[in-house]
Amino acid sequence: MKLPTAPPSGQTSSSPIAEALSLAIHEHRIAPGTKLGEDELGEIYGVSRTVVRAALQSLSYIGLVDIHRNKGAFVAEPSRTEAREVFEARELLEPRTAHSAALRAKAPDIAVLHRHIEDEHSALAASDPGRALHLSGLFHLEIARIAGQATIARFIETLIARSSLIIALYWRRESALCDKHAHGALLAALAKGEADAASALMRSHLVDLHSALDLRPRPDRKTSLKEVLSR
Amino acid sequence: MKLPTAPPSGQTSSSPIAEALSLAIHEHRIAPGTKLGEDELGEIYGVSRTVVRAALQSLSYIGLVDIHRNKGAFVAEPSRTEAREVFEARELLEPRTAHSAALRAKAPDIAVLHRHIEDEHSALAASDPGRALHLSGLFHLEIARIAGQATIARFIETLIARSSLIIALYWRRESALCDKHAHGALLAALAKGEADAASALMRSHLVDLHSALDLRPRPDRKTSLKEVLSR
DNA sequence: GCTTTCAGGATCGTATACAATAATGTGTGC
DNA sequence: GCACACATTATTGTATACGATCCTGAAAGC
Repeated sequence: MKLPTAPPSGQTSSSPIAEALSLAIHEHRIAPGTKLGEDELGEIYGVSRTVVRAALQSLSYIGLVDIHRNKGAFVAEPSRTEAREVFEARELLEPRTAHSAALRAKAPDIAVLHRHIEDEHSALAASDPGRALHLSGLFHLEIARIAGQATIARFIETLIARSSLIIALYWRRESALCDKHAHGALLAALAKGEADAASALMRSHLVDLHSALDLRPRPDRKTSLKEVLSR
Repeated sequence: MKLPTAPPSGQTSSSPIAEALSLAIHEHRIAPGTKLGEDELGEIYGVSRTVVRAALQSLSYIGLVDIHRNKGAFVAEPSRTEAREVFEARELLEPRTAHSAALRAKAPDIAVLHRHIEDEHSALAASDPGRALHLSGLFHLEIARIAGQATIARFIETLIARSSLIIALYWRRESALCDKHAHGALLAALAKGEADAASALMRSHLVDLHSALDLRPRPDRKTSLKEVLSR
């Protein structure tokens, strides 16, 4: 496992280690289900297990990590049901934040969002889709911040985090490309203060994302194995 | 400081200590701003600081506790701005959960809710308003659970927790009594499967609660202190 | 040959010990 | 008598040590 030492990121987190792990997960450099051993991480970051444990605990509250007693910490693997819930929650919350953000956004806010989009494009150009995905999430989070609802913004932060895992697990390769223009159109509406348009654009953007996932229920692994072998 | 040893509560939390502290805060037996020293709590519960720290960390993620580096953990004191945000978020989320709950509630669900109301009344009769408030929160949380949206239910759990602190800080004594009938009417709508009615009742119930708070902006403590002392 | 059992190792859970930081109280100089 | 600097103390932050639990693999029994 290869991890960055401590990349500076504009994220709100407690410890530098939680920060680094969070970024690595967001950028799909650590796959869902990966075991995150305490000794191993302590070795990598040069700290004791105490601080590693605290970091893992914090990530488990966000939903990025699942901790099983006496088993250890693993990068979370959201089920299809959870995936649906996460996107339903986003479809409930984010149009509202987009609406508020359109009413409250000042010039510097728009500039920040603009920079996010630019970074996202350059990451794509550099064929770094993981980083592009992370930046895409930051775009959504920034809108929630601009909306001035810190409480809801924290909720959205956790939803975006889990969305990253969900995309890693359930993204349909055959589905259309990520619709680069969605964020651009959203930004335009925000810049013009068109709250209703921003809200509608956000909703349809999320619905698009949601429908690009393969969330069809699957039979249990056991059952399907039995079926295969009985032929 | 007098705390229960480990009361069994139907709450979702990690450690028994977080559980006990959470209950004590919900029942207004520990006031906002109270310092929660690690040694002190370890002494009370007969465990080392390690586990106390973990519990305090978990409470800080719910927003019940604020941790300041090198200062320690304190029962959170939500600002008026945060209070407004919390209730706005509840007014956004909970009518939706009431709607879903009305469509999905089975007989046992209704029974559980009914018991909650009974317990709440008996707590009031026993002049234990703290416990009544806690049970009132549990009523709301149970509805979110019935709605079958685990993700949103967790959000609501944190919102209810902070609501308890907000009520401790900003409740207007002169305001009308807690409107005992609100939960009863809500339960009736849920039992009959009247989703729209349940949603509307929930919304108005939350608006009532919100308006029973005194959230008028106040001058800083410092300023007022200075004013008082200069006379 | 297959299953079962037990031992070894590895990892987590908790307690304790040490280091670092902040708060408080005391003493001195003016 | 007041203000400032310093020492002392209390509390948190981090590391380490020990005990408990679970997983893995080999050997014995069927």
